Amino acid sequence: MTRLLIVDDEALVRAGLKMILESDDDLEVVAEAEDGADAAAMVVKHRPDVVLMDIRMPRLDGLAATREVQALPDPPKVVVLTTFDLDDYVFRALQAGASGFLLKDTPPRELVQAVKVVAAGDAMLSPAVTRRLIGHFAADSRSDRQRQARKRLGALTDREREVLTAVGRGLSNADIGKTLYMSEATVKAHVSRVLVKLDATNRVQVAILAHDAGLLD
Amino acid sequence: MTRLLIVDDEALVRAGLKMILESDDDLEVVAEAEDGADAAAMVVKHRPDVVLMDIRMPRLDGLAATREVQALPDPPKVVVLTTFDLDDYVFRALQAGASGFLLKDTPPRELVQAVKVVAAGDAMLSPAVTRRLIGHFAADSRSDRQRQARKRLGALTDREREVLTAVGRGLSNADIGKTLYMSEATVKAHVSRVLVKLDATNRVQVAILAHDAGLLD
DNA sequence: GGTCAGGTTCTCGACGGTGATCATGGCGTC
DNA sequence: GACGCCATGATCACCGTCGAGAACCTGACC
Repeated sequence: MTRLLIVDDEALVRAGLKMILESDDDLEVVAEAEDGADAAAMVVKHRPDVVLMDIRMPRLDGLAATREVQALPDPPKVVVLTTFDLDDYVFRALQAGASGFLLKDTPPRELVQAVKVVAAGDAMLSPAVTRRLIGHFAADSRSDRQRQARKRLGALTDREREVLTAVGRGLSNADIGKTLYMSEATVKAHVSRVLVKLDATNRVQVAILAHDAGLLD
Repeated sequence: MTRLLIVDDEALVRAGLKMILESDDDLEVVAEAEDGADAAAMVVKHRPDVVLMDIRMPRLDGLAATREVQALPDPPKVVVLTTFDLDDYVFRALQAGASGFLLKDTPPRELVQAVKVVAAGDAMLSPAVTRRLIGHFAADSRSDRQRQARKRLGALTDREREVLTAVGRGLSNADIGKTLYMSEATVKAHVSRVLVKLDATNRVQVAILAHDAGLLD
Protein backbone atom coordinates (compact mmCIF):
# COMPACT_ATOMS: atom_id res chain seq x y z
CA MET A 1 0.00 0.00 0.00
CA THR A 2 1.42 3.39 -1.02
CA ARG A 3 0.66 6.27 1.35
CA LEU A 4 0.06 9.70 -0.16
CA LEU A 5 -0.02 13.32 0.97
CA ILE A 6 -1.83 15.88 -1.19
CA VAL A 7 -0.73 19.52 -0.97
CA ASP A 8 -2.92 22.07 -2.75
CA ASP A 9 -4.60 25.25 -1.62
CA GLU A 10 -7.92 24.49 -3.34
CA ALA A 11 -10.12 22.02 -1.51
CA LEU A 12 -11.86 21.06 -4.71
CA VAL A 13 -8.62 20.07 -6.40
CA ARG A 14 -7.60 18.04 -3.37
CA ALA A 15 -10.92 16.22 -3.43
CA GLY A 16 -10.61 15.50 -7.14
CA LEU A 17 -7.09 14.16 -6.80
CA LYS A 18 -8.04 12.04 -3.84
CA MET A 19 -10.90 10.55 -5.83
CA ILE A 20 -8.68 9.70 -8.76
CA LEU A 21 -5.88 8.26 -6.69
CA GLU A 22 -8.00 6.17 -4.37
CA SER A 23 -9.72 4.59 -7.34
CA ASP A 24 -6.62 2.43 -7.31
CA ASP A 25 -6.56 -0.15 -4.54
CA ASP A 26 -2.85 0.23 -3.90
CA LEU A 27 -3.01 3.95 -3.18
CA GLU A 28 -4.21 5.61 0.00
CA VAL A 29 -4.38 9.33 0.76
CA VAL A 30 -3.33 9.59 4.39
CA ALA A 31 -3.27 13.37 4.71
CA GLU A 32 -3.84 16.71 3.01
CA ALA A 33 -2.24 20.11 3.43
CA GLU A 34 -3.42 23.42 2.07
CA ASP A 35 -0.13 25.22 1.71
CA GLY A 36 3.59 24.58 1.60
CA ALA A 37 4.15 25.64 5.16
CA ASP A 38 1.93 22.81 6.44
CA ALA A 39 3.44 20.25 4.10
CA ALA A 40 6.61 19.50 6.05
CA ALA A 41 4.69 19.13 9.31
CA MET A 42 2.24 16.73 7.70
CA VAL A 43 5.09 14.68 6.29
CA VAL A 44 6.63 14.31 9.73
CA LYS A 45 3.29 13.41 11.27
CA HIS A 46 1.93 10.99 8.65
CA ARG A 47 5.09 9.74 6.91
CA PRO A 48 3.66 9.35 3.39
CA ASP A 49 5.57 7.54 0.63
CA VAL A 50 4.72 10.11 -2.00
CA VAL A 51 3.74 13.78 -1.83
CA LEU A 52 1.70 15.42 -4.58
CA MET A 53 2.62 19.08 -4.51
CA ASP A 54 1.02 22.05 -6.24
CA ILE A 55 3.37 24.92 -7.08
CA ARG A 56 1.25 28.02 -6.72
CA MET A 57 0.18 28.24 -3.11
CA PRO A 58 -0.11 30.96 -0.46
CA ARG A 59 2.57 31.36 2.24
CA LEU A 60 5.19 28.84 1.08
CA ASP A 61 5.13 27.80 -2.60
CA GLY A 62 5.57 24.22 -3.80
CA LEU A 63 9.20 24.62 -4.77
CA ALA A 64 10.32 25.85 -1.39
CA ALA A 65 8.13 23.25 0.28
CA THR A 66 9.73 20.52 -1.83
CA ARG A 67 13.18 21.63 -0.71
CA GLU A 68 11.99 21.66 2.89
CA VAL A 69 10.50 18.20 2.65
CA GLN A 70 13.58 16.76 0.96
CA ALA A 71 15.72 18.11 3.77
CA LEU A 72 13.89 15.91 6.28
CA PRO A 73 15.41 12.58 7.30
CA ASP A 74 14.27 9.71 5.03
CA PRO A 75 12.14 12.01 2.88
CA PRO A 76 9.20 10.89 0.73
CA LYS A 77 9.22 11.20 -3.05
CA VAL A 78 7.68 14.40 -4.35
CA VAL A 79 5.61 14.79 -7.51
CA VAL A 80 5.05 18.39 -8.52
CA LEU A 81 1.74 19.21 -10.14
CA THR A 82 1.11 22.40 -12.03
CA THR A 83 -0.98 23.98 -14.74
CA PHE A 84 1.97 25.69 -16.36
CA ASP A 85 4.98 23.93 -17.80
CA LEU A 86 7.27 26.91 -17.47
CA ASP A 87 10.91 26.01 -17.89
CA ASP A 88 11.87 27.73 -14.74
CA TYR A 89 9.39 25.77 -12.65
CA VAL A 90 10.54 22.47 -14.07
CA PHE A 91 14.22 23.01 -13.47
CA ARG A 92 13.82 24.45 -10.03
CA ALA A 93 11.45 21.67 -9.03
CA LEU A 94 13.86 18.98 -10.19
CA GLN A 95 16.75 20.66 -8.45
CA ALA A 96 14.66 20.94 -5.32
CA GLY A 97 14.52 17.15 -5.38
CA ALA A 98 11.23 16.36 -7.08
CA SER A 99 10.97 12.93 -8.71
CA GLY A 100 8.09 13.84 -10.95
CA PHE A 101 6.61 16.85 -12.68
CA LEU A 102 3.12 16.54 -14.09
CA LEU A 103 0.79 18.99 -15.77
CA LYS A 104 -2.72 19.20 -14.43
CA ASP A 105 -4.13 18.07 -17.75
CA THR A 106 -2.58 14.65 -17.18
CA PRO A 107 -5.18 11.87 -17.65
CA PRO A 108 -6.22 10.17 -14.38
CA ARG A 109 -4.77 6.82 -15.40
CA GLU A 110 -1.37 8.38 -16.04
CA LEU A 111 -1.45 10.22 -12.76
CA VAL A 112 -1.96 6.96 -10.92
CA GLN A 113 0.76 5.38 -13.02
CA ALA A 114 3.15 8.23 -12.25
CA VAL A 115 2.63 7.96 -8.52
CA LYS A 116 3.37 4.25 -8.63
CA VAL A 117 6.48 4.75 -10.75
CA VAL A 118 7.78 7.38 -8.37
CA ALA A 119 7.01 5.25 -5.33
CA ALA A 120 9.10 2.51 -6.93
CA GLY A 121 12.07 4.86 -7.03
CA ASP A 122 11.98 5.90 -10.66
CA ALA A 123 10.89 9.20 -12.16
CA MET A 124 8.05 10.39 -14.33
CA LEU A 125 7.50 13.61 -16.21
CA SER A 126 4.74 14.81 -18.47
CA PRO A 127 5.70 14.32 -22.12
CA ALA A 128 5.85 18.04 -22.78
CA VAL A 129 8.09 18.48 -19.77
CA THR A 130 10.32 15.64 -20.89
CA ARG A 131 10.73 17.33 -24.23
CA ARG A 132 11.83 20.55 -22.56
CA LEU A 133 14.23 18.76 -20.30
CA ILE A 134 15.79 16.92 -23.22
CA GLY A 135 15.99 20.11 -25.19
CA HIS A 136 17.84 21.84 -22.42
CA PHE A 137 20.03 18.87 -21.86
CA ALA A 138 21.02 18.61 -25.50
CA ALA A 139 21.47 22.35 -25.77
CA ASP A 140 23.63 22.25 -22.71
CA SER A 141 26.82 21.94 -24.65
CA ARG A 142 28.73 20.79 -21.62
CA SER A 143 28.63 17.14 -22.52
CA ASP A 144 29.37 18.04 -26.07
CA ARG A 145 32.37 19.99 -24.97
CA GLN A 146 33.40 17.05 -22.88
CA ARG A 147 33.47 14.69 -25.82
CA GLN A 148 35.40 17.23 -27.88
CA ALA A 149 37.89 17.70 -25.10
CA ARG A 150 38.24 13.95 -24.66
CA LYS A 151 38.98 13.53 -28.32
CA ARG A 152 41.97 15.82 -28.04
CA LEU A 153 43.24 13.85 -25.08
CA GLY A 154 43.58 10.74 -27.20
CA ALA A 155 47.02 11.74 -28.42
CA LEU A 156 48.47 11.76 -24.91
CA THR A 157 50.53 8.98 -23.38
CA ASP A 158 49.57 7.52 -20.01
CA ARG A 159 52.21 9.46 -18.16
CA GLU A 160 51.25 12.68 -19.86
CA ARG A 161 47.63 12.15 -18.89
CA GLU A 162 48.63 11.61 -15.26
CA VAL A 163 50.60 14.83 -15.27
CA LEU A 164 47.75 16.65 -16.97
CA THR A 165 45.36 15.53 -14.26
CA ALA A 166 47.71 16.84 -11.60
CA VAL A 167 48.01 20.14 -13.44
CA GLY A 168 44.22 20.29 -13.53
CA ARG A 169 44.20 20.01 -9.76
CA GLY A 170 46.30 23.14 -9.61
CA LEU A 171 49.48 21.50 -8.36
CA SER A 172 52.90 23.05 -9.00
CA ASN A 173 55.49 21.17 -11.00
CA ALA A 174 57.41 20.45 -7.81
CA ASP A 175 54.32 18.98 -6.15
CA ILE A 176 53.53 16.89 -9.18
CA GLY A 177 57.06 15.54 -9.13
CA LYS A 178 56.64 14.44 -5.51
CA THR A 179 53.28 12.76 -6.01
CA LEU A 180 54.29 10.98 -9.22
CA TYR A 181 57.87 10.21 -8.14
CA MET A 182 59.83 12.03 -10.81
CA SER A 183 62.06 15.09 -10.87
CA GLU A 184 60.61 18.51 -11.46
CA ALA A 185 62.52 18.60 -14.73
CA THR A 186 60.64 15.56 -15.95
CA VAL A 187 57.33 17.03 -14.97
CA LYS A 188 58.17 20.10 -16.99
CA ALA A 189 59.01 18.00 -20.01
CA HIS A 190 55.67 16.22 -19.78
CA VAL A 191 53.77 19.43 -19.32
CA SER A 192 55.60 20.92 -22.26
CA ARG A 193 54.60 18.06 -24.54
CA VAL A 194 51.04 18.20 -23.30
CA LEU A 195 50.95 21.88 -24.19
CA VAL A 196 52.08 21.13 -27.72
CA LYS A 197 49.72 18.22 -28.19
CA LEU A 198 46.72 20.12 -26.89
CA ASP A 199 47.70 23.25 -28.75
CA ALA A 200 47.83 25.37 -25.61
CA THR A 201 50.27 28.08 -24.57
CA ASN A 202 50.23 27.68 -20.81
CA ARG A 203 49.16 25.34 -18.05
CA VAL A 204 45.98 27.20 -17.22
CA GLN A 205 44.51 26.34 -20.58
CA VAL A 206 45.24 22.64 -20.29
CA ALA A 207 43.94 22.63 -16.72
CA ILE A 208 40.62 23.92 -17.98
CA LEU A 209 40.64 21.38 -20.77
CA ALA A 210 41.26 18.65 -18.23
CA HIS A 211 38.18 19.77 -16.36
CA ASP A 212 36.08 20.01 -19.48
CA ALA A 213 37.13 16.48 -20.33
CA GLY A 214 35.88 15.33 -16.95
CA LEU A 215 39.35 14.16 -15.90
CA LEU A 216 38.75 15.71 -12.51
CA ASP A 217 35.39 16.01 -10.64
CA MET B 1 -2.36 7.67 -39.38
CA THR B 2 1.19 7.59 -38.01
CA ARG B 3 3.77 5.94 -40.26
CA LEU B 4 6.57 3.94 -38.60
CA LEU B 5 9.97 2.54 -39.52
CA ILE B 6 11.42 -0.25 -37.37
CA VAL B 7 15.22 -0.64 -37.27
CA ASP B 8 16.55 -3.76 -35.54
CA ASP B 9 18.93 -6.47 -36.63
CA GLU B 10 16.83 -9.32 -35.30
CA ALA B 11 13.87 -10.26 -37.48
CA LEU B 12 12.03 -11.70 -34.51
CA VAL B 13 12.21 -8.43 -32.59
CA ARG B 14 11.01 -6.52 -35.62
CA ALA B 15 8.07 -8.87 -36.00
CA GLY B 16 7.18 -8.54 -32.33
CA LEU B 17 7.31 -4.76 -32.41
CA LYS B 18 5.26 -4.63 -35.58
CA MET B 19 2.63 -6.82 -33.99
CA ILE B 20 2.42 -4.63 -30.89
CA LEU B 21 2.35 -1.36 -32.78
CA GLU B 22 -0.16 -2.35 -35.42
CA SER B 23 -2.54 -3.52 -32.74
CA ASP B 24 -3.34 0.17 -32.61
CA ASP B 25 -5.43 1.41 -35.52
CA ASP B 26 -3.60 4.71 -35.77
CA LEU B 27 -0.18 3.16 -36.26
CA GLU B 28 1.20 1.62 -39.43
CA VAL B 29 4.64 0.08 -39.95
CA VAL B 30 5.61 1.18 -43.45
CA ALA B 31 9.14 -0.21 -43.54
CA GLU B 32 11.82 -2.14 -41.70
CA ALA B 33 15.61 -1.98 -41.75
CA GLU B 34 18.06 -4.46 -40.31
CA ASP B 35 20.92 -2.15 -39.50
CA GLY B 36 21.74 1.51 -39.07
CA ALA B 37 23.30 1.84 -42.48
CA ASP B 38 19.97 0.98 -44.15
CA ALA B 39 17.96 3.24 -41.85
CA ALA B 40 18.66 6.56 -43.51
CA ALA B 41 17.91 5.16 -46.97
CA MET B 42 14.61 3.73 -45.76
CA VAL B 43 13.67 7.07 -44.21
CA VAL B 44 14.26 8.84 -47.49
CA LYS B 45 12.30 6.21 -49.39
CA HIS B 46 9.32 5.74 -47.09
CA ARG B 47 9.21 9.01 -45.12
CA PRO B 48 7.96 7.62 -41.80
CA ASP B 49 6.75 9.90 -38.99
CA VAL B 50 8.54 7.97 -36.29
CA VAL B 51 11.56 5.63 -36.34
CA LEU B 52 12.03 2.95 -33.69
CA MET B 53 15.75 2.37 -33.43
CA ASP B 54 17.71 -0.36 -31.69
CA ILE B 55 21.17 0.64 -30.45
CA ARG B 56 23.25 -2.50 -30.81
CA MET B 57 23.38 -3.34 -34.50
CA PRO B 58 26.03 -4.49 -36.97
CA ARG B 59 27.66 -2.02 -39.38
CA LEU B 60 26.24 1.30 -38.15
CA ASP B 61 24.91 1.41 -34.56
CA GLY B 62 21.69 3.11 -33.55
CA LEU B 63 23.33 6.24 -32.20
CA ALA B 64 25.22 7.02 -35.38
CA ALA B 65 22.14 6.11 -37.41
CA THR B 66 20.04 8.51 -35.34
CA ARG B 67 22.48 11.31 -36.04
CA GLU B 68 22.39 10.46 -39.73
CA VAL B 69 18.61 10.43 -39.85
CA GLN B 70 18.32 13.71 -37.95
CA ALA B 71 20.65 15.32 -40.46
CA LEU B 72 18.16 14.66 -43.26
CA PRO B 73 15.75 17.41 -44.33
CA ASP B 74 12.49 17.34 -42.37
CA PRO B 75 13.58 14.34 -40.30
CA PRO B 76 11.23 11.93 -38.52
CA LYS B 77 11.16 11.59 -34.75
CA VAL B 78 13.39 8.86 -33.39
CA VAL B 79 12.65 6.60 -30.44
CA VAL B 80 15.67 4.63 -29.26
CA LEU B 81 15.03 1.17 -27.91
CA THR B 82 17.54 -0.77 -25.89
CA THR B 83 17.94 -3.47 -23.30
CA PHE B 84 20.49 -1.52 -21.31
CA ASP B 85 19.91 1.84 -19.69
CA LEU B 86 23.56 2.78 -19.63
CA ASP B 87 24.07 6.44 -18.91
CA ASP B 88 26.31 6.89 -21.85
CA TYR B 89 23.75 5.49 -24.28
CA VAL B 90 21.00 7.74 -22.98
CA PHE B 91 22.94 10.95 -23.19
CA ARG B 92 24.44 10.22 -26.55
CA ALA B 93 21.07 9.20 -27.93
CA LEU B 94 19.38 12.37 -26.75
CA GLN B 95 22.17 14.48 -28.10
CA ALA B 96 21.96 12.65 -31.38
CA GLY B 97 18.44 13.98 -31.57
CA ALA B 98 16.28 11.16 -30.24
CA SER B 99 12.88 12.15 -28.85
CA GLY B 100 12.40 9.01 -26.84
CA PHE B 101 14.45 6.39 -25.07
CA LEU B 102 12.71 3.20 -24.01
CA LEU B 103 13.95 0.02 -22.42
CA LYS B 104 12.92 -3.20 -24.09
CA ASP B 105 11.03 -4.28 -20.99
CA THR B 106 8.50 -1.49 -21.60
CA PRO B 107 4.92 -2.86 -21.59
CA PRO B 108 3.25 -2.94 -25.03
CA ARG B 109 0.63 -0.38 -24.09
CA GLU B 110 3.28 2.11 -23.03
CA LEU B 111 5.27 1.53 -26.19
CA VAL B 112 2.24 2.45 -28.27
CA GLN B 113 1.63 5.42 -26.02
CA ALA B 114 5.22 6.58 -26.37
CA VAL B 115 5.13 6.43 -30.15
CA LYS B 116 2.00 8.56 -30.19
CA VAL B 117 3.44 11.08 -27.75
CA VAL B 118 6.58 11.41 -29.84
CA ALA B 119 4.61 11.71 -33.06
CA ALA B 120 2.73 14.59 -31.44
CA GLY B 121 6.01 16.41 -30.92
CA ASP B 122 6.58 15.66 -27.24
CA ALA B 123 9.07 13.30 -25.66
CA MET B 124 8.90 10.09 -23.70
CA LEU B 125 11.48 8.22 -21.67
CA SER B 126 11.33 5.06 -19.62
CA PRO B 127 10.89 5.92 -15.93
CA ALA B 128 14.32 4.59 -15.01
CA VAL B 129 15.86 6.68 -17.77
CA THR B 130 13.97 9.74 -16.63
CA ARG B 131 15.36 9.27 -13.17
CA ARG B 132 18.91 9.14 -14.52
CA LEU B 133 18.38 12.17 -16.67
CA ILE B 134 17.02 14.17 -13.77
CA GLY B 135 19.84 13.01 -11.59
CA HIS B 136 22.42 14.14 -14.08
CA PHE B 137 20.56 17.33 -14.72
CA ALA B 138 20.43 18.24 -11.08
CA ALA B 139 24.04 17.26 -10.53
CA ASP B 140 25.28 18.65 -13.80
CA SER B 141 23.87 22.09 -13.32
CA ARG B 142 26.44 22.02 -10.53
CA SER B 143 24.45 24.74 -8.91
CA ASP B 144 25.88 23.56 -5.66
CA ARG B 145 29.48 24.01 -6.56
CA GLN B 146 28.61 27.09 -8.52
CA ARG B 147 26.87 28.76 -5.60
CA GLN B 148 29.77 27.90 -3.33
CA ALA B 149 32.28 29.27 -5.79
CA ARG B 150 30.22 32.40 -6.31
CA LYS B 151 30.12 33.02 -2.59
CA ARG B 152 33.89 33.18 -2.43
CA LEU B 153 33.92 35.63 -5.30
CA GLY B 154 31.94 38.13 -3.28
CA ALA B 155 35.04 39.52 -1.61
CA LEU B 156 36.57 40.57 -4.93
CA THR B 157 36.53 44.08 -6.33
CA ASP B 158 35.28 44.74 -9.87
CA ARG B 159 38.76 45.05 -11.28
CA GLU B 160 39.90 41.90 -9.58
CA ARG B 161 36.95 40.01 -11.01
CA GLU B 162 37.81 41.22 -14.51
CA VAL B 163 41.36 40.02 -14.10
CA LEU B 164 40.15 36.73 -12.67
CA THR B 165 37.95 36.17 -15.71
CA ALA B 166 40.90 36.78 -18.00
CA VAL B 167 43.01 34.35 -15.98
CA GLY B 168 40.21 31.82 -16.36
CA ARG B 169 40.50 32.15 -20.11
CA GLY B 170 44.12 31.13 -19.87
CA LEU B 171 45.63 34.48 -20.79
CA SER B 172 49.15 35.47 -19.69
CA ASN B 173 49.63 38.50 -17.47
CA ALA B 174 51.01 40.43 -20.45
CA ASP B 175 47.93 39.63 -22.53
CA ILE B 176 45.61 40.57 -19.69
CA GLY B 177 47.42 43.89 -19.39
CA LYS B 178 46.83 44.60 -23.06
CA THR B 179 43.16 43.71 -23.05
CA LEU B 180 42.39 45.57 -19.83
CA TYR B 181 44.74 48.50 -20.50
CA MET B 182 47.06 48.28 -17.55
CA SER B 183 50.71 47.41 -17.08
CA GLU B 184 51.74 43.84 -16.52
CA ALA B 185 52.87 44.83 -13.04
CA THR B 186 49.34 45.88 -12.19
CA VAL B 187 47.91 42.67 -13.49
CA LYS B 188 50.28 40.78 -11.27
CA ALA B 189 49.18 42.78 -8.26
CA HIS B 190 45.53 42.02 -8.97
CA VAL B 191 46.22 38.35 -9.52
CA SER B 192 48.20 38.24 -6.32
CA ARG B 193 45.33 39.73 -4.30
CA VAL B 194 42.87 37.36 -5.95
CA LEU B 195 45.05 34.45 -4.90
CA VAL B 196 45.00 35.60 -1.29
CA LYS B 197 41.28 36.30 -1.25
CA LEU B 198 40.37 32.99 -2.83
CA ASP B 199 42.91 31.11 -0.72
CA ALA B 200 44.73 29.70 -3.72
CA THR B 201 48.44 29.23 -4.33
CA ASN B 202 48.62 29.67 -8.09
CA ARG B 203 46.64 30.92 -11.05
CA VAL B 204 45.52 27.50 -12.17
CA GLN B 205 43.43 27.05 -9.06
CA VAL B 206 41.65 30.37 -9.44
CA ALA B 207 41.10 29.71 -13.13
CA ILE B 208 39.23 26.54 -12.23
CA LEU B 209 37.30 28.40 -9.57
CA ALA B 210 36.33 31.00 -12.14
CA HIS B 211 34.93 28.25 -14.33
CA ASP B 212 33.09 26.59 -11.48
CA ALA B 213 31.54 29.94 -10.65
CA GLY B 214 30.27 30.18 -14.20
CA LEU B 215 32.28 33.33 -14.87
CA LEU B 216 33.24 31.93 -18.24
CA ASP B 217 31.11 29.70 -20.56
C1' DG C 1 67.55 -16.58 -32.92
C1' DG C 2 70.25 -12.57 -33.17
C1' DT C 3 70.68 -7.87 -34.08
C1' DC C 4 70.18 -3.69 -35.98
C1' DA C 5 67.67 0.64 -37.26
C1' DG C 6 63.76 3.44 -36.22
C1' DG C 7 60.35 4.99 -33.38
C1' DT C 8 58.19 6.07 -28.88
C1' DT C 9 58.22 7.07 -24.16
C1' DC C 10 60.19 8.49 -19.98
C1' DT C 11 63.68 10.80 -17.77
C1' DC C 12 66.71 14.81 -16.66
C1' DG C 13 69.73 19.55 -16.31
C1' DA C 14 70.36 24.21 -17.86
C1' DC C 15 68.62 28.55 -19.65
C1' DG C 16 65.39 32.44 -20.51
C1' DG C 17 60.70 34.01 -19.92
C1' DT C 18 56.72 34.31 -17.01
C1' DG C 19 54.47 34.52 -12.66
C1' DA C 20 53.93 35.95 -7.64
C1' DT C 21 55.23 38.89 -3.72
C1' DC C 22 56.45 43.14 -1.54
C1' DA C 23 56.74 47.91 -0.82
C1' DT C 24 55.27 52.25 -2.42
C1' DG C 25 52.40 55.94 -4.10
C1' DG C 26 48.18 58.29 -6.39
C1' DC C 27 43.21 58.97 -6.33
C1' DG C 28 38.57 59.14 -4.74
C1' DT C 29 35.11 58.57 -0.71
C1' DC C 30 33.61 59.04 3.82
C1' DG D 1 43.41 61.82 7.44
C1' DA D 2 41.85 57.14 7.36
C1' DC D 3 40.30 53.86 4.28
C1' DG D 4 39.63 51.14 0.14
C1' DC D 5 40.77 50.57 -4.66
C1' DC D 6 43.89 50.84 -8.44
C1' DA D 7 48.37 51.23 -10.31
C1' DT D 8 53.50 50.49 -10.66
C1' DG D 9 58.62 48.68 -10.43
C1' DA D 10 62.03 45.66 -8.21
C1' DT D 11 62.97 41.07 -6.65
C1' DC D 12 62.83 36.25 -6.36
C1' DA D 13 60.49 31.87 -7.41
C1' DC D 14 58.28 29.17 -10.72
C1' DC D 15 57.24 27.69 -15.32
C1' DG D 16 58.19 26.36 -20.26
C1' DT D 17 61.66 25.28 -23.93
C1' DC D 18 65.64 23.00 -25.57
C1' DG D 19 68.78 19.35 -26.18
C1' DA D 20 70.06 14.83 -24.87
C1' DG D 21 70.46 10.23 -22.82
C1' DA D 22 68.32 5.62 -21.27
C1' DA D 23 64.87 2.16 -21.70
C1' DC D 24 61.63 -0.11 -24.39
C1' DC D 25 58.99 -1.88 -28.37
C1' DT D 26 58.53 -3.20 -33.36
C1' DG D 27 59.59 -4.85 -37.66
C1' DA D 28 63.13 -6.05 -41.10
C1' DC D 29 66.93 -8.51 -42.35
C1' DC D 30 70.47 -11.88 -42.19
